[in-house]
Amino acid sequence: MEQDQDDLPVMRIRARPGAYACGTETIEQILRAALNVLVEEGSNAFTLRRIAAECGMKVGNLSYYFPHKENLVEELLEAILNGYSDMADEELRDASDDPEERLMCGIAFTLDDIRSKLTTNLFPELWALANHNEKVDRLVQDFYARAQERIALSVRAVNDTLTEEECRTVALFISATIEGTTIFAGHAKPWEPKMPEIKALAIQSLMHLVKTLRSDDLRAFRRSPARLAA
Amino acid sequence: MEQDQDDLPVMRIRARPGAYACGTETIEQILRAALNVLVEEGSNAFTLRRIAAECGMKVGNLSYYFPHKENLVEELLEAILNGYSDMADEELRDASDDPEERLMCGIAFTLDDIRSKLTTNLFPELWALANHNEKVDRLVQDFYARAQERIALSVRAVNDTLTEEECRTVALFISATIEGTTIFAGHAKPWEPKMPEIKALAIQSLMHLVKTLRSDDLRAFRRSPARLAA
Amino acid sequence: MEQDQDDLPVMRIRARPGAYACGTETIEQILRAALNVLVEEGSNAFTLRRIAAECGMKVGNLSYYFPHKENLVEELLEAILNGYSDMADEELRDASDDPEERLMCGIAFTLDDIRSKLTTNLFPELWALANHNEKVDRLVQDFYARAQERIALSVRAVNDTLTEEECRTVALFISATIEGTTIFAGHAKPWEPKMPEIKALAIQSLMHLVKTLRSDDLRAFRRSPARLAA
Amino acid sequence: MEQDQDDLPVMRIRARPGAYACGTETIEQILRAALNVLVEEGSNAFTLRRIAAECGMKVGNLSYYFPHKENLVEELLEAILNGYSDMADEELRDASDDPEERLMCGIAFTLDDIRSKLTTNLFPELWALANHNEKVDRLVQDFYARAQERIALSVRAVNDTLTEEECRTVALFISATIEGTTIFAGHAKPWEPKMPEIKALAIQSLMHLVKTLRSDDLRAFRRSPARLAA
DNA sequence: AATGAATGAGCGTTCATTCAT
DNA sequence: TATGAATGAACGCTCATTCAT
Repeated sequence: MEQDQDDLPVMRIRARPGAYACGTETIEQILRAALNVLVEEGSNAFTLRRIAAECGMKVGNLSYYFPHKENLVEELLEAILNGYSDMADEELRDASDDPEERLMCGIAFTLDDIRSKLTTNLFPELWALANHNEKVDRLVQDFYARAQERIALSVRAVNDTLTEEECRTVALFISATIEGTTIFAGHAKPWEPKMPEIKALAIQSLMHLVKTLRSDDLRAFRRSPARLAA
Repeated sequence: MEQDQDDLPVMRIRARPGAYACGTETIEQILRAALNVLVEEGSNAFTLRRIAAECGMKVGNLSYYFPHKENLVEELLEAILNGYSDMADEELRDASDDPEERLMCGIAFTLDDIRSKLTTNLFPELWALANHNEKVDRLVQDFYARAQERIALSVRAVNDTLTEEECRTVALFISATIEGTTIFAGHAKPWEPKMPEIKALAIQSLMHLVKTLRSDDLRAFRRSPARLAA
Repeated sequence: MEQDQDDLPVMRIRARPGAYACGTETIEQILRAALNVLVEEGSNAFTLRRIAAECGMKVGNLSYYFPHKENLVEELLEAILNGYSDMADEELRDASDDPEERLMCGIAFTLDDIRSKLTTNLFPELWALANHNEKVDRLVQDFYARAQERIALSVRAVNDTLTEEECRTVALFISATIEGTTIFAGHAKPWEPKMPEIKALAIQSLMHLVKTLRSDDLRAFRRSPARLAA
Repeated sequence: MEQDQDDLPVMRIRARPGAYACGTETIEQILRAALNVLVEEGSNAFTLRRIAAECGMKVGNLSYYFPHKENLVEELLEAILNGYSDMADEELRDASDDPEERLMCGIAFTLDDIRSKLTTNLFPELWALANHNEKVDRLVQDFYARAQERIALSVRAVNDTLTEEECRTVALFISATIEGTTIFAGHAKPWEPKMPEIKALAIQSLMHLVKTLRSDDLRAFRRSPARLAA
C-alpha cells in the first residue's frame, strides 16, 4: 500500500463548466507539474517559470488558466488534499469491520504513506505556508479536521466511554503523533529504516491509549496541569 | 516556563576569530532581525532587504557580514538551534532527580514551548527548508539528535530493560509526538485551547509506554509489520 | 444643444463591403466599447482585453474583426471624427441665415460641446496620439481641416475684405482658441463654472476680430514679427 | 529666443539630502532620458526599459532611484514644469517696464515656445495624462495657475477697470488661445509656417480685448448666455 | 564599518496576436 | 461568428550580489 515515488499523486481536480477537454487536460498537467516542483524543489523554486518549464508550456499560458499565482496554489492544494481525503475514504471502505482493527489499520496506513517522497516533502511545505497564508491555513486545517473526524469515529467505536469531544482530542493526538513522525522517519530521513519499530511503538502505544483512556484521565489533568504536577 | 512571545529568543552566537565586539553586536542585531522576519512573515519575506529594514541597516552592510545569504541562514539556524539546546540543558539542570519526573517534566516543558509564536512558526519553516537544503537538513537533524539523546537518557533511567538503540527509538517517538502537536495546537492554532488535555494525553500515554515497553514488543512487530498484521 | 454625458456619441461607421448586418452591429458594439474605454480610462487602459470586457466579448473576437489593434484605432477615430463632422453639418443646417449669427452660433455650439465628458477626454488623447502616429495625425488634421473650412466660410461671409487664405488663418485662430479652452474649462475642469464668462469673452473677442480685421493687419505683422516688435 | 530642438530642456531638479554627487547626476540623466522618450516617442513608449536604454542604464538602477514608476513621472513633471515656470520668470525679469509691451511680449514669447518640438509634443501628453491621473492633473493645473497668474498681473496693469477675478478670466482666455495653437501650428504641424500671421492675429486680437474690455461685457453675457442669445 | 550605486537575473503579470475548433 | 488555447514579448518591480567610497 506504500505509495511509490513514481506513482502519480491522485488529485481530485475541480471540474470547469464549459471548458474544452483540452483545457482540462492542460490544467491537470499544470497542477501536476506544480506539485512536482513543490515536492522536488521546495517552495523557493515554486515559480511560474519553473512550473511552466516542468510541463513544457509558456508562462503566459499558466496565467491564462490561473490569472493569479494565488489561484494556482489554492487549486493545487485543494486538489491534492482532496486526493488524500479520497484515498483515506477508499482505504476505510476496504477495511475490516472490527473497530480496533480499523483504527490500527488507519494508523498503519498513514504511517506508510508518510514514507512516500510526496507526503514527506509536501506536508512540511504546507505547514510552513499555512503559518503565513490564511487561505492555505484554512485548506490545511479543513483537511486535518476531516482526517481527525475519521479517526475520532474509530476511537469512539473502540471506546464508548469517551464523549465526542474527548474522542476528537484523542484523534488529534493520534494525528499529531503520525504527522510528527514525518520529519524524522519520512522519505530519505535518517530514521526511515527504523520505521517498522516506530510503527510498532505507535500502534501499541496509541491503541492502548484509546482502549484504556477514561474521561477522568483528561479531567484530572485539566484541573492540575502537568507542568505544575511535574 | 512557557516562553512569552515578547521574550527575545535566546541565540548562542558563534564567536568570530578576531572580530571586534562592535561587529559581534551588529551580527546579533542582524540575526535577531532575520529571525524576527522569518518567524513573523515566513520564508517568502525572508529577503535581505526585509531583514535590513528590520534592523535599520542597508542591504550592503548585511552582505558585508554575510557575503552570501546562505551564510546568514546557516549562522542564524546554528545560533537559534543552539539556543534551544542550551535552554533544554538548563531546564534539565534545574529538574528533579527522579527519572520519571525528569522525563515527564521534559515532555511538559517542550509542549509548553511549542505554544510560543517563535517555536510554532520557526520549526515548520525549518522542516520545509531541510527537505531541499542539505546544510539546513544537517543542522536540523543534529539538533534533533541532541534533543532525542537527552530524552533517550531519561528513558533509559526509567526503564533499564531496553537497549540503547531501543531507547533512542522510543525517544524519537516521543519527540515526534511533541513536534507533531505543533501544527495543531501551537501558537494561534485552532486546538491551542485544548493544549491542557493534549498534554495530559501525551504524558499519560508516553510515560506508560516508557515504563511498560519491553524489547519483545519491538521485535515482534519488526517480524510481522503492522500492515500485514492488520 | 449641449451634449449630455449620457448621450451616446454619434459615430459614422464605415460600411464594409459584403458585411452582414450582424457583423456591422458587432463592429458598432466594439467601437462604442473602445470609445468608452478611451474616454473613461485613457489610452493606458485602451487594451483589447479591456475593450472586450466592456462589450462582453472575448479578445479573440475583436481580433477577428480588427486583425490588428491599429485597425481598430483607425476605424474608431474615423467613425467618431466623422460623427463630430456630421453633428457640425447638422448644426449649420439648422442655423440662422445671418452670417454673423451663424458664426457666433458655431462658436457657442463648439464651446458647449467641449464641456461634454466625451469631448473633454477624447480630444487630448487624439492630440497626444497624433504626435507619434502618422495615421492618427492624418485623421485628426483632416478633421480639423474640415472644421476650419466651415468656419472660414462663415468668416468670409462676415468679412469679404479678406482673402480665402486669410479667412482660413482666422478660422484656425478661432479653432485654436476653442480647442485650447478644453483643457481649462472642459468637463470637470476647475474653470468649468466660469464657462459662461469665457464664452462671452470668446464671442466678443473673436467676432470683433472677424468683423474688423483687414489684410494689412496680417501683412504688417508678417514683415515685422511680434518678437522683434516687442 | 525660440528654443532649439537640440537645446536641452531646462529642468529644476529637486535636491536630495545626503546624496552623492554621482547620484544626483544619475537622476538628472534618468529624468532627461525619460523626457526625451516621452517627447520623441510618446507615452506608449514611456517604459522603464525604454528609458533605461536611452540613458545606458539597467532597469534595476532606475528602480533604485525611483522605487515606483509613478515617482519618476511625478518628479519628471515637477522638474520640467518648474523649468518652464523658471523660464517664464526669467523672461519677465528681462522684459520692458511698459505694461502693454510686457503683455505682448509674453504672448509672443509663449507662441514662439510652442513651436519647439519639446513643447509641441510634451504638453498634449500632459493634457491627456491629466485626465486620468490625479497627481499629473494637480501638477499641470498648478503650473497653469502660476502661468495665468503672471498673465493676470499684466492684464491688470493694462486695464485697471477689471476686477482681479475678471483679470484671471481674461488670462485664462489668453492662455487657452495660446495652448490651443500648439496642436495646429506647433512643431512640424501643417500650419507651422503660418505662425507669423497667427501670432499677429493673437496679439492684435488679445491686446485689443485686454485694452477695451469692460466689466459690463462679462456681466451682460453672464445674464444672457450666448447660446440663448444666439 | 557602513553606505550609495549599479548590475543581471528573475519575479508575477499583461499584452497583442495566432490558430484550431 | 465566436471562442478557447497558446505564444512570445514586454511590462513594472524585486532579488542577491558586487564594488567604490
